[in-house]
Amino acid sequence: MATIYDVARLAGVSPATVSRVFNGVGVSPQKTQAVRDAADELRYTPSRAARTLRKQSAEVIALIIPDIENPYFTELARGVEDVAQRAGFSVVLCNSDSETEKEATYLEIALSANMAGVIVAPASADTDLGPTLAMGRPVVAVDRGTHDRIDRVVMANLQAGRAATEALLAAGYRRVACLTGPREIETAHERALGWRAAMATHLPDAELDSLLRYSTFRVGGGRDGMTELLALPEPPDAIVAGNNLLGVGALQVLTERGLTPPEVGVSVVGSLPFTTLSPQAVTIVRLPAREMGVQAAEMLLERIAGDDEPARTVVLPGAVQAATLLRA
Amino acid sequence: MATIYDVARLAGVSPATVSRVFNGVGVSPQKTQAVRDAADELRYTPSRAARTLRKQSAEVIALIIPDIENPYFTELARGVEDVAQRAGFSVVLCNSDSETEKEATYLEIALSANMAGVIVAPASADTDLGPTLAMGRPVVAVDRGTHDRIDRVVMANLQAGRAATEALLAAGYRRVACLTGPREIETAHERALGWRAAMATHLPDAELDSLLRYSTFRVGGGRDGMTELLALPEPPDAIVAGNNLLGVGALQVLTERGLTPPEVGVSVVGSLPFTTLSPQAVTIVRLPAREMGVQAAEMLLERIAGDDEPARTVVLPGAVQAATLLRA
DNA sequence: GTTGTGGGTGAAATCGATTTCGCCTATGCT
DNA sequence: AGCATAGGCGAAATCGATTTCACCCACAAC
Repeated sequence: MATIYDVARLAGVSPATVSRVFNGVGVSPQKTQAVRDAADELRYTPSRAARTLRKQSAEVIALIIPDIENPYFTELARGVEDVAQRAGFSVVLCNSDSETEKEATYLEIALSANMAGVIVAPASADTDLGPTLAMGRPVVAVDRGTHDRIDRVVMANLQAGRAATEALLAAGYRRVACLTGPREIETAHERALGWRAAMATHLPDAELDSLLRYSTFRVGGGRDGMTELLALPEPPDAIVAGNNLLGVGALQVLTERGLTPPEVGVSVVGSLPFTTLSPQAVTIVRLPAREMGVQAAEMLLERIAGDDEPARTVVLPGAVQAATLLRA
Repeated sequence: MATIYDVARLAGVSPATVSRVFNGVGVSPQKTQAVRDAADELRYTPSRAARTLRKQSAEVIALIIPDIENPYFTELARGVEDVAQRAGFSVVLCNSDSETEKEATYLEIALSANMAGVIVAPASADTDLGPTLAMGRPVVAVDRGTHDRIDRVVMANLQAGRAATEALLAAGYRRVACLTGPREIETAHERALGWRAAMATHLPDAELDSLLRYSTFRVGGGRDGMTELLALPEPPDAIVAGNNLLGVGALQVLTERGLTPPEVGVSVVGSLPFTTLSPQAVTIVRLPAREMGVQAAEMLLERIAGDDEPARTVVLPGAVQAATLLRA
């Protein structure tokens, strides 16, 4: 690998001049040309390792997500990447597996590798951003918040939960259950609150409690929760799934039992990108995951560029996609 | 951020000794303890940037895939990550978008960031690994091959295509069409060859040509291809999808037209992780994507450790998952 | 008593860029 | 003509680790 010294020697200039050519400050046209020629001839690529060490900052941003196999997060990643790429930044995608410890490891790596900033979908509310923030590295939270005063981009979870529920009520369903993620994850909780708000005028509180299931945000959780709900003495006639994977799990169980929608009403908060159902069968409250990534990346890049306004929060609304569902 | 010099001063030793403590070579117990105490007190984390520059190698491996939103590749990524993590390596996930140019950029980044090695699912057969290999960085190809003499882990594509087809034939279907990816991608081609081999004794060559559709490896490609096939004067009674997304697209079109399996037979090479169909409806020839990642990562780590055996090729067989499908 | 041997340690070189500082030259202004 | 200013450029410092080299000391062998 050719170094800046090799280029300097071949071009007959000092390494400083070579550096200046590549960083766009005053160098005479002749020397600039000589340097470019030499660099081309040697196929010179500046060492990122050296540059990072000297500048104390790499043009890399870390994106830490809890589940790389969830299409919601990969869609988000896509948005982040598109924006970052355009600004000349690379993205390092890190999978925390929803474990605070893995997350902390990645934060530490981001710091010691001098990455320019971090976008994180926190594994839990007590994610510790202290060291990162103390070093002055900007962090943007997506999907979920943290205790810190930082920029965040979140979904309008309560609104989405409510809209998902109202679509089912409008279609004529009455006993609408709710299947959501872990109680301690705020998105799960808020979506359930939206469901509860929509149901409040239809069923008494005590009944609602029996129709609400907290579980994991995974397909298995959806299967388990749906199975439990169907086993109730008075099973629900419709269900709101708190995220895409819960929706998949619930639909799998329903299909296996011959209860495909609209037999039982189903409405999902989040998209089902790989569904093979006909579009009318299920109400989708689409969450703009890609947009969330775009916004987060843009905010992060602004912070990296030196912006120090007070922390901002962006809330993105969900959009009902197929409300044309009718009760069987 | 505390540096090795800060630790050295506080512990009353030289920076060299601090380095030795953290790299496990002979230091007296007293000094070791002093260094550890000082490091703890200062919350010292070695700078990866500096270490990378000096060692000319970072404990990071790059994983370059063509489509981060395809569950097949995220499953692969998971396998890579699990192995890498256990060995103390981080994984940088890069999305080439099937563009050779983006891929080349990432390869260049991997090189100039001194990453220890690369696992790549090549965007095309003429992916240029020259510079990377010239620098002595190991590369393992997954899913698809390149022109270079390097380790590779691929699927038994022909076998998988044949098995997918034979399951449909065994269920009583006769006009089995094939929907596969771009002609120039070898996995697409091989799976189609498997289909052709199984069909050879059932239909004349000319008819087979009309039942074969090359397209993109995406949901849209599956939809388009399926639509075309259904518009044939003599439409197929079953279909083999060359990958998961094509399968999704085909199933969507079929569902919209009320032709759900087993009305039309469907068999897919690759998994449908988020399907909501009942498991019996579709034959899945499961491709062990995670296993592919595990094997690739293990081989790469061996190479990084200095192994220089001749290049190896690992072929992983697909497994028929739901062959119990019966003609309507 | 001398010579080896080997483990522990620190000084200094090194990785390859960026950046400060100061020198030199050319130009503009009075 | 004389002086100020600015732009171009190179020497050298710097980022923070690792690693070589040389040294010192203790102990063993002869």
